[in-house]
Amino acid sequence: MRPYDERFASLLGHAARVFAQQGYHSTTMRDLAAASGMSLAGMYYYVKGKEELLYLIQERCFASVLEGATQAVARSADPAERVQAFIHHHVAFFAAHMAEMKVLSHEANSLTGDLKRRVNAIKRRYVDLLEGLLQGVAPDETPVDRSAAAYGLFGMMNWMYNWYDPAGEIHPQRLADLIARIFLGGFAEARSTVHGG
Amino acid sequence: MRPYDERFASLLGHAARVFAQQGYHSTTMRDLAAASGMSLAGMYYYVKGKEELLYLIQERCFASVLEGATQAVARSADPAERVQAFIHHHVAFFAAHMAEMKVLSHEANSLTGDLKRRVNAIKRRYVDLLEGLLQGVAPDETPVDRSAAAYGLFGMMNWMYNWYDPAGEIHPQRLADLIARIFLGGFAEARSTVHGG
DNA sequence: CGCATGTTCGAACGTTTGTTCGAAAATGGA
DNA sequence: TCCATTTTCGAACAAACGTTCGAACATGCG
Repeated sequence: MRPYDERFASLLGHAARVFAQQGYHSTTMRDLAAASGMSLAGMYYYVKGKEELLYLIQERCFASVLEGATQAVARSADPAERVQAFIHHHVAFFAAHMAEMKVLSHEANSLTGDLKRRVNAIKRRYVDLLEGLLQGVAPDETPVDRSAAAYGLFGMMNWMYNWYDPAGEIHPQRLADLIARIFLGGFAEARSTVHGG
Repeated sequence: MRPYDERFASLLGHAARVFAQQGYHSTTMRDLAAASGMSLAGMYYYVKGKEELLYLIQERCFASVLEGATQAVARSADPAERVQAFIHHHVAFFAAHMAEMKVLSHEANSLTGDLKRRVNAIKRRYVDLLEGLLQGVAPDETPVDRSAAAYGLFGMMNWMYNWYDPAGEIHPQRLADLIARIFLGGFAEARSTVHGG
């Protein structure tokens, strides 16, 4: 069953690349067949249809990010360090899996029905994780502002797919440092200064 | 010629709303006909085709944002205040024109050929405007980091379409204040403190 | 080899898509 | 009223879409 798994993973990988480049809705099953080196009908042996392909890409990617972030965050007890670890992990993962993360960010509403609901369930856990961390660095902030700040941070990070070039001169770690500096410096600094002084 | 202009504007408005809700590629000309109260063929009297509809929405919206930002920024000479004015204008405009701005942000690559090139030309002017402002608040930063910071700020602001509810409890001005505080506090504060002290 | 199981694919189906066309309807000035 | 112009639309078209089906091919065990 090894060749099966390899071809399945290869199909998902090629599909993620094409979805990222052309967008989900304007990608045809024939495009995916050409990119993966399979025939049109052959893909249906591995997958129920086009939407399941998108679901599998999003679900696997999201579950992987969530697990990685949970581990990265657990390595520290300091609130600011935990947020920084979250940012570093997210940016590094994004840079290392650009296609999948772009599909996750940009095609967030391309799934329908139960598949969409299942991905959204993971998303909620991921958002909750960050909001919990923000409670640590800005406990005096109102929940509404903390939530808005969390979305702002996600925006800074997820917007990557619109401009970031992994082969360019900005190393992922440097970008993560910059984002963490902007966010922690601007959102939490005033409070931690007060608390620390 | 008044009724013509009104119906044309109405068509663009309804199209922007449907594009924002369903996405450009999964919106059919029949959807737009139903939403605008026109017949399928009737729309082609006003517009060359589906892609021109998207182009007109993006071009008009982008030109309007650019002009508004230019004016808003011109009201101050202080670098930090100019960045703050840019942020406030962008967020307020976004909240006031959610449908068009979502179409602008989310369908940035749905145009092709010359139409895409024309919208990208305006985008470049808009990005250049912000990067110029950032040079004022962080002149010692490397151009690469300043550029990345600009994209980060755009990410914070444009991500709005994924979560912001104009009818919710966060007033646009409050969101703009929060974003400006995060960005200016984190990106420029260290430098301006050094320079000021 | 013979045969069952796993895997691939050409061809086709029914539907939906953006767009076109010619005619009908409305409009407004003389 | 008549006529020319502007505006609307039903009907249809060709192309492209996701999906299905049955047959072909490969594989490996007895």
